[in-house]
Amino acid sequence: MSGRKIRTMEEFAEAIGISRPTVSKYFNDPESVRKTTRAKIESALKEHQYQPNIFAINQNRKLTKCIGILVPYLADPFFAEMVRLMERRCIDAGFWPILFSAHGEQELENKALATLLSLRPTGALLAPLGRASDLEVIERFTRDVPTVIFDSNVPLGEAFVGSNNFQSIPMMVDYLCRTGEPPCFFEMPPVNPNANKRRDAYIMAMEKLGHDPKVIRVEGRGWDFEQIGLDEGGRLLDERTLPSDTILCSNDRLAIGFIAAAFERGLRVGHGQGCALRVAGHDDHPWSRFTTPPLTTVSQDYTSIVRKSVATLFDLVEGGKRGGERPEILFDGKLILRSSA
Amino acid sequence: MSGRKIRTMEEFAEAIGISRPTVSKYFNDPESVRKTTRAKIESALKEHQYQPNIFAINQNRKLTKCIGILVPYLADPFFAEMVRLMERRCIDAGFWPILFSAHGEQELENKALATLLSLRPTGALLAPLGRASDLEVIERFTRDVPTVIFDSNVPLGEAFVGSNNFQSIPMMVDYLCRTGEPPCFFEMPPVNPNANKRRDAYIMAMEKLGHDPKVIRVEGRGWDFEQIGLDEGGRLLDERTLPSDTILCSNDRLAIGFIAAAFERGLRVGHGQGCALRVAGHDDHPWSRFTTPPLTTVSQDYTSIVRKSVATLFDLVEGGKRGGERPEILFDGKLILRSSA
DNA sequence: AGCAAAAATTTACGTGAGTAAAATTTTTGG
DNA sequence: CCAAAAATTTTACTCACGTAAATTTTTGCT
Repeated sequence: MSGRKIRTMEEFAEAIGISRPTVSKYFNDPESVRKTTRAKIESALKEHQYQPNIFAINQNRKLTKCIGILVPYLADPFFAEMVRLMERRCIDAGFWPILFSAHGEQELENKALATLLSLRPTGALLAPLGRASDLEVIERFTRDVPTVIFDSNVPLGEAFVGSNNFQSIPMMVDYLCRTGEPPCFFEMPPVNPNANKRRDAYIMAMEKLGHDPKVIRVEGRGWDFEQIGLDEGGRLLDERTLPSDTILCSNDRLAIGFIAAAFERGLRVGHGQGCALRVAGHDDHPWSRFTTPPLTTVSQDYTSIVRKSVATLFDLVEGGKRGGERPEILFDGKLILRSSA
Repeated sequence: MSGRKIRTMEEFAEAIGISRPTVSKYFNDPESVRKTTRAKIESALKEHQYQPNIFAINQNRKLTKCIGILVPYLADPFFAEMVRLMERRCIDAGFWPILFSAHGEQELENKALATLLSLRPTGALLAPLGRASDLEVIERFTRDVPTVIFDSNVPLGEAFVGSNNFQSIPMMVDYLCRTGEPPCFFEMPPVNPNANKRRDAYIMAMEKLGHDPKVIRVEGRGWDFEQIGLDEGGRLLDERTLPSDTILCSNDRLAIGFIAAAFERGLRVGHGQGCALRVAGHDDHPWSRFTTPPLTTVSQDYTSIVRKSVATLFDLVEGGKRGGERPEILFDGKLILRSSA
């Protein structure tokens, strides 16, 4: 029916018989045009399936409709899940979430930030690599783009949203001490501030309970936590140098590897009779309920962290208020008791 | 030193003392400008850290520099890994990979395709939801954008790259029959063509070996394969209706859930003495080496699939040849023998 | 019905680059 | 050393839409 295919807003507007700017207004806020106009546009929209060109839309806009999301490692199910929830919220709010992963590398994080910068996003949700981050680059980025930092608290951006390690770790330590031998702490590679915070929280909690904290440092580097848990855990088990039969791992992925190492050596993990080791994790990764035994852990409050991060960013963006004090919003974890500890 | 900050290519060119189009040429291909000019630009680049605006770049370009990547479910480590490798290759080739996940939902897949379309990408790497896909929408998309389909073979796009289920499954069936009781097949929800192909391949392989194929259909829906494996596997174990003590799961995630179900019931999984069940998977998910016992599975050739998908797309894009025959490139899997079967 | 205020629409110009064609500079050949 | 050819740079126009200001239409009230 319609002659040639409609490619531009100009053609689309002409086909309906109204001016292009009115159509433009419609796309920016359907409520802002008269009801009759809206009806005309919407019926035409069904017929022609026209969609404005994203590049042109954002070319001359004061504020683009895009929100940058950058995570350190997308293949980590924790981040995959966070991203999933964040994308959803952004889309629902009419934004265009645009996703980057640093894949564990500083160079890629910097490149992603540069790309993002040239997109002039309205705001950004940023989980930095942490220790491997180039803080100068991030700092420059945050000067131009309102940014909420999550997960890994580098002292930049307009706000931080994350988990309260100083609540979650002591809670787990309490539980473990109450129900068996005080735990040693199997530390993750210090890729980000959480690593150190969790260790410090462990030490504090143990001392408060009158126990001697025992931290196991680990050689592995990078983000292959399961592999590190398997290799280093295996080494510790072989050398019989573990200072406790209760092992608190600083995250679930490490615990997953550690459990595998224990299994390889015929050691039963769990809190029941005949179990040689208790293993606990932290984060409640999507996979941790499927380990054998299912992993006792602390859940990070995914939903709250995502909701608060996104809400904070939207406030920032709408309010336009920047450079005030920098709130740090921490959510408490919940003890997830399964059978590994 | 430099007065105000440089924001546009115009300002940047002026600061160096050459014309803007020359700078533009440089950014599109540094080799295309005289050596002396290039040196001038590059030294200025260091001083001013200018980066062209992505929206403006792509606004009036014949071919944008962006490549769309769409996967059905990014929280699945298989796709997370594929995406990681693909992004890397696109970046190295000077493209801008832009990532979308359908999060298991048709509506989001369609929305992602629409967004992508409005970006006029040079090409797209598309792993469709499969059964839940709106094929009409995908078809319209592939009319405008050269597309390589991967993982899930819907009959669209310019090429398909994936795994050869009719090689991998029989290979596993052979192995299992050779080393113990012939397997039954624990089917994943039919979310995509792979599900049916793997089942058919199983049936063929069993018949060829003179065994009675036994397929276990499953109620669960969606992409929560581990949960389905746990719930349905548990039900089967409780009802004692499993037709074989060797279970070939149609993917690793299902197997991970099944192993958890077996563990819950005190059943030892493995091929050694005293084991009640053998469990095998398919895909060699990043997690499957950390199950207890480590999962015997078939590896999909991640690297080859990614390399071929990306290479095929680049050929397509550069050659400009479309609408020829539609090659289907299948890679063989490799048997990964661990201790679960 | 008439008129002012409010709302909606249109006019006119801006955005930051790509790109074809024209102009200039550099290289090559005799 | 000079003309022709090749390479490079510049001029001039384009892309598809946002947006402020001007204009028109609608609404609310008397």
